Amino acid sequence: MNTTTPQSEHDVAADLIAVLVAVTDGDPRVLTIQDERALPSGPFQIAHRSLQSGLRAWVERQTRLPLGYVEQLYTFADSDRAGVTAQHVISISYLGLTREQPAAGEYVASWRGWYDYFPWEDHRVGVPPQIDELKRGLAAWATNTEDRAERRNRRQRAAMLFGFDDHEWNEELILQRYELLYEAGLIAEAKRGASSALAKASAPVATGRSMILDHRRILATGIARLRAKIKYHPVVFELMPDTFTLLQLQRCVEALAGRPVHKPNFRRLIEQQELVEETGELSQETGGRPAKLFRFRGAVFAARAIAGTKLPVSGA
Amino acid sequence: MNTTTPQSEHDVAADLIAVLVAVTDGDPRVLTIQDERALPSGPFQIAHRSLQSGLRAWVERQTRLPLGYVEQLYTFADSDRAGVTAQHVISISYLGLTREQPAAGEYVASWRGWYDYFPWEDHRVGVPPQIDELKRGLAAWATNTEDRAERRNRRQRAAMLFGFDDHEWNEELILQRYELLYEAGLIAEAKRGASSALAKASAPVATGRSMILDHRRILATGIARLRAKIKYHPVVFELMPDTFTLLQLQRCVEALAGRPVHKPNFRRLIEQQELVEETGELSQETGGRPAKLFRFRGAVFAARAIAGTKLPVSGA
DNA sequence: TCAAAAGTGTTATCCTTACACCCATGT
DNA sequence: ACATGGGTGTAAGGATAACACTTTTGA
Repeated sequence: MNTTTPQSEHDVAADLIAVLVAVTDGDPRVLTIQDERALPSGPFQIAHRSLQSGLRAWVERQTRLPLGYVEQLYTFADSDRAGVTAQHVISISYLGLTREQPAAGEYVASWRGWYDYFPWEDHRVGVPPQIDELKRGLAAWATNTEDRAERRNRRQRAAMLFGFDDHEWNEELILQRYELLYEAGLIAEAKRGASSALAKASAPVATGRSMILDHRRILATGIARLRAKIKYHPVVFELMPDTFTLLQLQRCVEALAGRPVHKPNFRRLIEQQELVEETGELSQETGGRPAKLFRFRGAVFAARAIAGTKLPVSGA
Repeated sequence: MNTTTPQSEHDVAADLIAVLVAVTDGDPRVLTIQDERALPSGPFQIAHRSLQSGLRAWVERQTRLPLGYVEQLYTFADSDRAGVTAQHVISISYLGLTREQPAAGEYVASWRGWYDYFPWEDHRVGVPPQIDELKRGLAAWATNTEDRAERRNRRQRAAMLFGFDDHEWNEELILQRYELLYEAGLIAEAKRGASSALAKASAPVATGRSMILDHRRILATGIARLRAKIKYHPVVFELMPDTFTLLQLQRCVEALAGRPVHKPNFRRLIEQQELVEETGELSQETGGRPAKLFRFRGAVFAARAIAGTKLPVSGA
């Protein structure tokens, strides 16, 4: 983080924060630093032509990762950020897609599965067990107010967001869920003000690994954006190797969306949109009938990038 | 704009830029300054708790407008911005919805219809005549390259974005259209580097009123965001008076989307979602059968804000 | 009577989702 | 044989778009 002092009334320091995502062996991973409790960040240098190129240059120099798709997430400038000493820093956050690599260079960073930070978000094999504990916590929080209307409101929000009482699970609402848990005091980061020392240690397992400042919130923002994006924009391919089977592609989508996908429909949708083409080769792996290998048709991308793409949502 | 000088290597000045939108008499309008060639902007003050509140405070103090829905658009920091003297300024742009008012206070600002800046975007009463001129300009540009593949690519992009050759018109692609016109040199702003003096005067009518720097681009970003948003989020009501007829509501949506809407389906969709309730009164205006007056049900909003809303798209 | 807008009912179409089933390979 | 994954066909359901038509007012 940048620690220089603002010199004039209007001048501030500008930081870039990156949510760098890769999918390895069907698991979504994010690049972290500092004991896997922080997102990589660095000062914005005047030399750069633009913010985007600034981020690119910085990431590629530090990590030597081939950065594919990049998209701006959000700009924060808070004293309401958790840091106590909070300088006046503007943080511009970015989402970047790449492929996992040892992260060479002088940079000390490591990949970590993103569901370690949001264990309640992985619905690929059904509703995860952590939901139960959160349900109890949220119920307690909902009761913990005098106002009758407020109680109803809290229960209602919790039900909609977490899929209680026959509400559908909507994977795109990850940020709203995180904020509800934060509001309910179930997230370690929310307790920093009160008991900063204890927070990390005493956090229950169900609420996931914590991060510094509001980094977990930024991560949630990135995941939400990505989960929304894959439904109408073919960015998944940025996370895939050059050739792949359709099941590998499906597993990648499932990893990101955190929910199962209907196989036959998924295949039809992909092929019908002409986003991929057969390489002619077969893959012998994964005990079963050999699968055709496909490659992404970059050519269509240019055109389709404008129009948009669809991926099937629901599954078994 | 902020003109202070950066003092340290990492420090920059931060500006807020606002796209303030209102809909009056069925026409979408945007607040402008400087001979209606600039969006209102101002320095970000350290005193503010957050960017959002900074923008709110600043807008309400300067213009005395009741600012409703506010959403961050994008953060720029370019030397590639058109300004030659370009200091290192970070510009954080916002979209804000309000109702048109004289804009009191010491601020000199005026409302202007946004289709003055994008005449080709108004398809409410069919394809606007300006499209013809743009079509010729784009065709000329497409031919103006040696590379055969590039020629095809240019024609293809122009057709997709502007609805040539049986392509559907997609109103959300306003930013992409603007950028294509910019790339083709058909936009006054694009000529600033070459012949800065002539640009404004010589611009053909079809390409709309120009703005300073990249303000027209920012405006396009705001419109695009709003056009996308109204389809799944009930923000239209921020632009409506307290009570309104369903046709007024429809006209408002049409103004924003720049395309006609199917009346019967629109009504059903609105009522079925329980977003509005009858006031019991009738409106006698607009020569015809009196229309029921409705009011927005703020109560549902809270819940629905999470889930999302749909508005019908196409029309006659 | 006609124009203009408010409304209602119904049908056609398409897209999404789901179900059922067969194929090819390794153990 | 059977488990695992690959792959195809088709039907049910719901949402969207379109069409046709009635109602109520003012000029």
